[in-house]
Amino acid sequence: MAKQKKPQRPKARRPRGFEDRPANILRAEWRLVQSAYAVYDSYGFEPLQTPAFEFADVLGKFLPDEDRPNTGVFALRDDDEQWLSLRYDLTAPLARYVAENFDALAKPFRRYQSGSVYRNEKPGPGRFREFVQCDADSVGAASSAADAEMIMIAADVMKAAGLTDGQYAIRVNNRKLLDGILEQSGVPNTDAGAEQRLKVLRAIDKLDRLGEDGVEALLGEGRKDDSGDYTEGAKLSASGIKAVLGFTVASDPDRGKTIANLEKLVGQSGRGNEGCQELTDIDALLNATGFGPDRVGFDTSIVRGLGYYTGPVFEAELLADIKDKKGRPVRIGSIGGGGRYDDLVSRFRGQPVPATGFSFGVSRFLSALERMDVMLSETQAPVMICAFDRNLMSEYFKMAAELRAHDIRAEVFVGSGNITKQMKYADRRGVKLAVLMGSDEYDAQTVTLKDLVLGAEMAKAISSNEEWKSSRPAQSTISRIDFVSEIKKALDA
RNA sequence: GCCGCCUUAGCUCAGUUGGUUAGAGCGCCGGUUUGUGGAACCGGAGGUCCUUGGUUCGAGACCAAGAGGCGGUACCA
Repeated sequence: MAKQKKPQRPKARRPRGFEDRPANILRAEWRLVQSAYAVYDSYGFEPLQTPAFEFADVLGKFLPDEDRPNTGVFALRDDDEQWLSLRYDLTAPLARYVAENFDALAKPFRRYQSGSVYRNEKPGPGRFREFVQCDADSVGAASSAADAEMIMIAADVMKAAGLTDGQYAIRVNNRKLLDGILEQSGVPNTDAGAEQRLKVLRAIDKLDRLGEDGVEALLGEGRKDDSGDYTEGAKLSASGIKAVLGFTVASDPDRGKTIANLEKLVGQSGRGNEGCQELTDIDALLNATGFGPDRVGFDTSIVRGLGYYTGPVFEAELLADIKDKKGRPVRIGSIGGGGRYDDLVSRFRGQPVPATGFSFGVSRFLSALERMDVMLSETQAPVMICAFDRNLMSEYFKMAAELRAHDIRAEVFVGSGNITKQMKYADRRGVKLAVLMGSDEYDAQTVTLKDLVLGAEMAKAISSNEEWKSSRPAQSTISRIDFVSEIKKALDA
């Protein structure tokens, strides 16, 4: 007899960095996004949705090619040989949209958007290759008022998510300040110094993880980490390193004092003074609208790793209730941020188009909220109408429709199996109320209502199966006519 | 990309010096119970021991390469 070959079945599996998100996660995410939308809406922003794919050259200056086909972005060739890429954020597509529809849009154009973005990078804990971002941006406004507004929005989104003041902080800095400091340390504020400036930014971005010593090494010659990997440094002079490190600790809980400190540090640098002036303007608007230092602070140690920011930058950080040794709230970490990016839209057009925005990662924000035990209300499982007697299916569907008409989730059991199976199903679904109507009840125009939550509670006192079966805990008979109001009563109880 | 650790049932894991038919707990399915969830008891299904090659009379175990997973680090326009 020939060897029986096993059928070649595909293995049910999922690429790494791409997540399935079940009901409880999705519902929480929807609520979070809806809360953010409500804030964006209240400030007068309008929704926009753009596609997942864009032309590769629209997304950035790096074209996927034979040498570097897929670094960072997912890309494929369309049937006309043009490169398409999945968007890696929502900002670049916005820049494209504004540039494409420039003349038709009233400026400043202010929109909000959320959706999946894709990064072809190594995933890690809390890092995925597909994740949902939720953004608001303002395009065409050069004034610091637009930046101040984005900062207020960020703070209000924190509040709308259920956080109380003190559980979060928006930390604001300005790229122009660092440009000024570096200028004075011999790093020219031109393209020639761009690479060095980026290295400095990335070094500062690692302050909380590597500490001052590690960052000092990265600002200078370079640093070898524990696994033996070497990272080349920014090669600043000793005085440059000192100036940069001094800058990162120049902030004070008082915003006004921070500005005073910074004015001394930037000295004669024109760029630096511009930065100070912008912070002063932002401070004035925050003060006028009551955004105190408990919600928004100036913090020179945050820079954001991205290269495209040109002015004010900020991060939204969650603070756990636990205090550290110095009595300050412990940082859980950055869950979002934003800033001014004046060159992103002008890339497509000859003229300058200033822009500023705010963005947060939905799932990262959500898991941070969970760690902080911010209660996210749960959706009630549906009322379960058991298919006791298959001849009564139309009556069951009628009852379910009556409940739905009163905004009560209801489900008729459409699977197979006897009542035992149906009760097990209801139990597993977390159903609170089960409706039982067999021919006995139907003839009497009554309904048997069972409270499964209460029943489970009562079951703890019952050990023998006979007693369990005969007692039929937490069950009541109600009239068919009062069915909806009785269920409403039972659900509210 | 670089460094380290790991891979046996759906999950968590055991598996002796290399020796017959690879086990446990939990979970799942069925029954006791087709008008009732839990508990209890009884029964059942479920395995390419990650893959390929090598050593050996004999490999889940030893060796090599590869794949996948996890963690660190770098990159992230």
